[in-house]
Amino acid sequence: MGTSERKEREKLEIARLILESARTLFLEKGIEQTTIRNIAEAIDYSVGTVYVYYKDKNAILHALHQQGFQQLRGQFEPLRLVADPMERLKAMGRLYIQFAQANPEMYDLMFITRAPISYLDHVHSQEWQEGQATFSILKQTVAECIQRGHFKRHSMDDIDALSMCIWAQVHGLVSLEIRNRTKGVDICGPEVIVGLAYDQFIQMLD
Amino acid sequence: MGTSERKEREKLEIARLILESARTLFLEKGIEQTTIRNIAEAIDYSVGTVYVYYKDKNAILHALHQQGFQQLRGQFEPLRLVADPMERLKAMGRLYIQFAQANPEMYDLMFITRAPISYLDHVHSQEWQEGQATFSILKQTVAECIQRGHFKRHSMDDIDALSMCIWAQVHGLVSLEIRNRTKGVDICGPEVIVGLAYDQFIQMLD
DNA sequence: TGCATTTTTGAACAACGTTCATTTTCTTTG
DNA sequence: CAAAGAAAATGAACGTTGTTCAAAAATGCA
Repeated sequence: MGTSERKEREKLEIARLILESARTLFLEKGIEQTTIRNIAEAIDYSVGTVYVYYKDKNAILHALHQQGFQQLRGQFEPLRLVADPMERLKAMGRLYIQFAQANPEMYDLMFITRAPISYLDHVHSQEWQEGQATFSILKQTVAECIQRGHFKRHSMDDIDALSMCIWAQVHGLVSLEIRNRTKGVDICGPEVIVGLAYDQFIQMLD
Repeated sequence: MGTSERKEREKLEIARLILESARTLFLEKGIEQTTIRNIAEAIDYSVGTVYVYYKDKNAILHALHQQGFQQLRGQFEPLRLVADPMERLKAMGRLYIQFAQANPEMYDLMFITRAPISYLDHVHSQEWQEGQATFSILKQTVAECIQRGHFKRHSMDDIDALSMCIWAQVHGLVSLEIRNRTKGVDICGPEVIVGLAYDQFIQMLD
């Protein structure tokens, strides 16, 4: 009799439900304003049940954070079609910025908020696998660029640092905007200055 | 009789005391772990008294955040001696990174944490005066660089965007490190990759 | 049906930021 | 100096938060 398998499925379903409602609440009210009680109420379960399926709030935020990386990888998918690595690199930066501006709360959770990382620290299992995987996509593209003669002033040994530099550039732009540090800077309205600044960066890359 | 002036002085003194102990606690235990009760206990006053001198916790964090900018401006002081604007720009970036690495909690408060900015929003008085002032120092240096023939591919109209780009670069580097997103990236140990990445950026600037 | 196991529950706990009626302290006045 | 008035300090209390856990309800199996 497959009752144990059905139970397994039901457990996964509830875990999924918790995550889904957490995601909804958190996108509409922000991460800080989303409480375990809210989540429980939204799925018509008690607070205690949530703790059966997730160790604590950080665990929920970490699961959401993982979903975010899945989403970002999806966004990067079309880049496979771009043959020229330099063009691919530029487009990657643009997609990264677009993702952050379209999903600011999710971006915040992935790259700014401490919670999902402290979850990893406490469980000390993996070492932010998601971040490393995404970063290695960038690194590979940078490597291709160098191979094809770009970045003439940089050598193959610089791939790590150079990739870090590029990642930091786009992260810097979007994170300053997300955390409201571009208030008096962008006269042109929000999220425009970020695009313009990225254009300047692209000009430097060539 | 000058008793009212003395009272004024005493009030300022208590406000200073609150800030000082807040700063201490917050540097040794982090921003989240510093509570109003801790602060009150440290200065041998009751919780209520703290609220007489500061509207709420965000107000305290904003005051600390202002102190941070004062400190950063102090760090930038020696730059006056650097005549060549390009050299000054490079040194400014290095000092910025050094400041962030030497005072990560303070940097976090100044450029990442939401609290001090939401205080400004609520009081709707000033528009992050501190940030704008520091940014305009950067902008002026960039303008000088262009005047002296650097950044040949960029025009005088690009000053805002180009300055934003440079600020975002260094902010991106240090904020990724502060919020622990460089775990699996920097094999060379923490805070080294940031310096190396900045070197790469400098090479692009020339 | 009856027993054992699993799942769910929600009251209770500690800690947080915040408020405000009350008390204490200080200043001024008669 | 004493009394009245003003200013400052207090800390119990409130509403929320994340989290726990003994008890209750639901389920599976003989």
